[in-house]
Amino acid sequence: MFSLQQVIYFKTTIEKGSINKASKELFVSQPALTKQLTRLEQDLGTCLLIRKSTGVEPTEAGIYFYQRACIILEEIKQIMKEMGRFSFYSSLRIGTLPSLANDYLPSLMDRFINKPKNTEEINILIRDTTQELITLLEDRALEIAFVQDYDGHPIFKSLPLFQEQYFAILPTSHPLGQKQNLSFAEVIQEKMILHKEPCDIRTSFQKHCYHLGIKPNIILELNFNESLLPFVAEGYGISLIPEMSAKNIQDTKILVKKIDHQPFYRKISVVFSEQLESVVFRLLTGQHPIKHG
Amino acid sequence: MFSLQQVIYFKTTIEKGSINKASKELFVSQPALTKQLTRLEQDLGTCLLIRKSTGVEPTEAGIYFYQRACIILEEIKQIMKEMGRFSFYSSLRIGTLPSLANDYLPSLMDRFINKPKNTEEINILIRDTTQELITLLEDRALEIAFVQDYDGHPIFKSLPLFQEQYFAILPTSHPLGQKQNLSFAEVIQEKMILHKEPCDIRTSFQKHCYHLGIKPNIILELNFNESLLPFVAEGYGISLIPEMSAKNIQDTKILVKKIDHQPFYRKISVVFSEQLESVVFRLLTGQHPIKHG
DNA sequence: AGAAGTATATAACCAAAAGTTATATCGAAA
DNA sequence: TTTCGATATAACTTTTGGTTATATACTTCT
Repeated sequence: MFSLQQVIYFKTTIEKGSINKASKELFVSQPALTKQLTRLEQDLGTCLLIRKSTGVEPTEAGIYFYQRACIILEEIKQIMKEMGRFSFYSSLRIGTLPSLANDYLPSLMDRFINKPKNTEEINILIRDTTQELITLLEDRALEIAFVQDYDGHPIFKSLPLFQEQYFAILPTSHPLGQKQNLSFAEVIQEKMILHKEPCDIRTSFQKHCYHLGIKPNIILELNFNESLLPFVAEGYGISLIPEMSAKNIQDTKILVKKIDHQPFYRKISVVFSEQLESVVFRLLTGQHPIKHG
Repeated sequence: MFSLQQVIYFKTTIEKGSINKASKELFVSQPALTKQLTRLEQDLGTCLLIRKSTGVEPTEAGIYFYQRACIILEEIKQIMKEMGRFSFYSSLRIGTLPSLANDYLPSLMDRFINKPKNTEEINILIRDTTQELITLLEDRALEIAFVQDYDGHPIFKSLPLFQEQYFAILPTSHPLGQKQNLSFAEVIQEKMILHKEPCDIRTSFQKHCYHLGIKPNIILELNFNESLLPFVAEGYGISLIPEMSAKNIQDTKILVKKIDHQPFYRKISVVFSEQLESVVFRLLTGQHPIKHG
C-alpha cells in the first residue's frame, strides 16, 4: 500500500512541475523524492510522471490520480483539524520572542483564556532568538512558538501573522534627529550598535544590507543581556528596534524615527506541531470549536 | 503526519475490539500493533482507545475518527481500483495448481483474452503446491496465483473462488466399490496412497483427520512426479483426488466414488498483489473497464 | 483467596524503509 | 560545444516498523 506521505510528495511535485523544486518545498533531498515517487508508481502499477529535462508533467494516469489525491488530502486535513477538539493537550507551553511578550501575546491570551471551558494551564517561555525557540519545539519542550522571519520547517506547520517595520533609535543630540523620517540608506551610514550573533534583528539587517549591496558600519556589539538603550542614549551610535518595542520607549534621551524608503521589516509567524492546528486556530481567533455528542 | 497503514491498523483494531485479535488479522505481532496505535494517538494528539483487560473500546474521539477513517479508506480502495485501468502490466504471469490447469483456468483465459484490447501476453506456470506458488508471488516471478486452502498473507490480496469435494478413487475389485457413495470414515479405514509432503491434499487431509480425531492408515507415499493412478489401479490401496480431476479419469480399472458424510473439500482462491486487483477483476468477470478521456 | 487465562505494555534487538551526499546522465539553450 | 538545469543512480546512514521475550493487570474459575 502506498503511504499518505507519497501522495503529498506526488501532489507537490505535480504542482511545482519539477521534482527538484518540490523537494525544496518538502524539505527533502531530490533523490529521496525521486525514490518515493518511483515507489508510488510501482505501488499503483502505473506510470504517473513523464520525466523531461525541463521538469516533469503528469501522464493521463497522473492527472487522474492527482485529482483524486487532492480531494483525499483535503479530507484528511479536515479530519486532523476536527480531531483537535478531542486534544489531550491540557497544558500548553508557548514560546515567544521578548518583543512579542509584552503586548501582543498577552492580548491573544486574554481572549483565549476567558473563553469558557478553556481551562488549560498556559506557560509562557521567553527566548531571545527564533532559533532557540525552534530548537525547543524540536525537543518538544514547547507546543507553540511565536517567532520572526521564519521560512519553513520539515516537521512543523506555521502561519504568518503580521509584518512590522523596524524603527531607528538615536540620541536626541544626533544630527539626523532634525528630520521627520529617515531612509534605510541614511541609517546604515551611521555608526551602528547591534547585539552579537545569534540575533534575529542582526541577521535580517545583514541580509537586507547585503541585498542592497551596502556594508554597514557596526561599531559596537552587545551581548544579549545588555540593553541597547543606554548605549544609544550615551551617543555611541544609533540602532534598530521593532515598532512594537519602539512604542514603549520612554527615555527622553532617545529619539525614535520611522524608516521611510526601502523599509526594513520583520515578519512574525506562529509555528506549531501539526496536531495543534486547532488549538492555534482557537488561540488566534478566540473561537472555541463546538464539542459534539 | 500519520500513515494510511496506521489508519488501517486502527480500523481493524476497532472492528475486532482487541489489539490481540487485530494483530492476528493483520499478520503483525501484538507489540508492533500496540506501538503503531500509540503513534497514531500521538500524531492526532488524542486518545483513541480505552485499553481494558478484556480488549479495547474506542473513546469518543476514537468513534469519530473511525467513522471518518472508514470513508477515507473506502475512497482509497476505489482509487486503487480505478488506477488499474492505467496499469503498465502488459504481460501477466499466472501460476496455478495442476488440477486447475486443464479445465478451470483455460476457460477463464478464453473469456479474458477474447475481449478486445486485451492484448496482454499471458504465461501460465504450473506448480504442484500452494506453497511454491506463494513463494513465486513473493519473488515477483508471478503476478497472480490460483491456489487451494489459502488463509491470508501479509502482503497479498486474495479472493475465494469456489469449493469442491474430494472424491475417493479405488480399484474396481475393491469391496467398497459395491456401495453407491462412501463416507469419510469408511475411506480412512482403508489403506491409503498419498503423495509425500509438501502436498496440499495431504496437508488438508491430515488436518481433517486430526479434526475428527482419527488416524489414517497411509501405506504408500509417492513423490510428486509419480501418478497415484497406477498404484490405485494395481490394488495397493485407495486415494483421494479433487472432483475436477476425478471427472477426467478414464481408467477402467479405477472407480471414482463421492464421499457423502463428513464431506472433505478444498477451497480454491486466487491470490495477487494489490495493484493487480482490477486485472483480476477483469480476469474473473470477463469485463473490460471503460477507458476515459 | 489463589491459580490460570487473556489482554495490553515494555525492553532489547533486528530488518526494512526512507533519508543523505556525491556523482552520472541527459536534453535544452546559450 | 559548453553550460546549465533537471532527473537518475550508488553508497551509505538514520529512522521506522517489526520481532521475541517478558512484565503487568484484570477476569474468571476452582
